[in-house]
Amino acid sequence: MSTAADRGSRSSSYHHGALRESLLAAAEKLLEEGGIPALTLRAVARAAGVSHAAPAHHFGDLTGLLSELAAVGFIRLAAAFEAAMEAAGDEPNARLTAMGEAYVGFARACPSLFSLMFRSERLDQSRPALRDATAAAGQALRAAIAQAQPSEGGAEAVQTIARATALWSLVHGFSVLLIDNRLGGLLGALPPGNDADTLLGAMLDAISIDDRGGMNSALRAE
Amino acid sequence: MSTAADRGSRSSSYHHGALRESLLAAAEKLLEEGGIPALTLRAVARAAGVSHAAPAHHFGDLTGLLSELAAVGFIRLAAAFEAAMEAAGDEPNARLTAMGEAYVGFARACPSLFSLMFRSERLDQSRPALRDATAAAGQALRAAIAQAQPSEGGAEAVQTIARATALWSLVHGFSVLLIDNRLGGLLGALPPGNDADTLLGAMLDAISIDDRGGMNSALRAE
DNA sequence: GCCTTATCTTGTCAGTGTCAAGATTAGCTA
DNA sequence: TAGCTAATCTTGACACTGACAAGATAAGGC
Repeated sequence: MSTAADRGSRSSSYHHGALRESLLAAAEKLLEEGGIPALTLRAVARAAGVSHAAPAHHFGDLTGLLSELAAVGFIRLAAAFEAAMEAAGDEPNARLTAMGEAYVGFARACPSLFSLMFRSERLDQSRPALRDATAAAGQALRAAIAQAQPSEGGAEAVQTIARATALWSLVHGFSVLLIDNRLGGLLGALPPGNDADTLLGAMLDAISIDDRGGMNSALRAE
Repeated sequence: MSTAADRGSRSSSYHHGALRESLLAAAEKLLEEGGIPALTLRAVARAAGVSHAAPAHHFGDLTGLLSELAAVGFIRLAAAFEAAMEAAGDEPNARLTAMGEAYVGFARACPSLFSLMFRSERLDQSRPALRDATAAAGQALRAAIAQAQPSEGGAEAVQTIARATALWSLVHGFSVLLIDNRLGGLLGALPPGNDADTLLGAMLDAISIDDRGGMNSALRAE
């Protein structure tokens, strides 16, 4: 089971040995440097030092490559969730805040990858790797949300589901708008010393549940 | 100033007369039918019945064409805001709800156009038409939000801006996730008879301001 | 030591964006 | 009305891309 990966980078020239991983790594680098438009099969092949048709053997087509890369992103997002949960302790609101910050933090750390993960016209959702990774991230997300609000045993109430949807929509929308530079006006209107983190913190506080079972007041107008 | 537009569709064959508008209309039709990947300069030219290089004269390049189409989308979104404000009356929360429903309604009515409007790697934000249209829609959005919460004269407080950001993030994230079919799990968990509108209504209720100046309880867990 | 199979290359084709050059015509000026 | 200028549209070309077919190479099992 020894691949060419441990034989160094300059071994027998024909068979690469770990081309699939090299292609994904090259694709991610290109994605970081040039965004989604930089992701072409031929550019990835060039970056990995193989012929232009090599990627097709591992991923079928460009959609396949992008889907596998998006799957890597979802796996990392799920891992970020779990790490945040680990660090947040048991307090429900702390967990909720940690989840939101992990979501937005991931989007800010890898904006192009995050964008790719939701560019569904470029992805094949039926691809097993992507389907599994998406499900894993969704599961981690829902678990974090469920642990931060009381469960009701039977069929979930509308409010419970609405709360989960609101939290996900909030952090997702904020991430998208933020990395797309569409919050410039609002951020510029903030008092000095405040930034996107201030905004996120205030929003997450507002949607959290306080001691009396109601919502916090950070967003209350008074 | 008489163009060929009023001379019928089959006039002198060389000069079209209203090609720019025809190209945009053809592009929108292609977008509706085949999504963003269907938007190629040559396909648009074919649909409009002109040579493959004709669009470049009016839009420069593909990015220019997509940007102009996105600008049309933002203008329509701004118009939808204003129509919703008109119909909502003077009650702040009604206006806020109307704005949110207009936003999500637009995304559901023209999902591909809505997606294009936020695919910034395909757009040229510095193009005047797009810049102006984006600013107009943003202005309408902020106006709707501002009218639904007390103003404080001087520098806006963090909470005020956070509230605006939260509302925009909420409706934008919900729109994106909804038209991307990523809310299937949550929608499927709803009790029978409820759908995406139920969810949106509950979320907008929760973020609205009640009579006592606090937030409503639709999302409160109890 | 051979054979099957996976892996990778080479060659090719249609489709696309973009540019340059030319053809056609509208609108202005005299 | 005739001519000129500029806008509009076409034709042709080139490089790049995704995809496919066919062949070369080597790995691993028998």
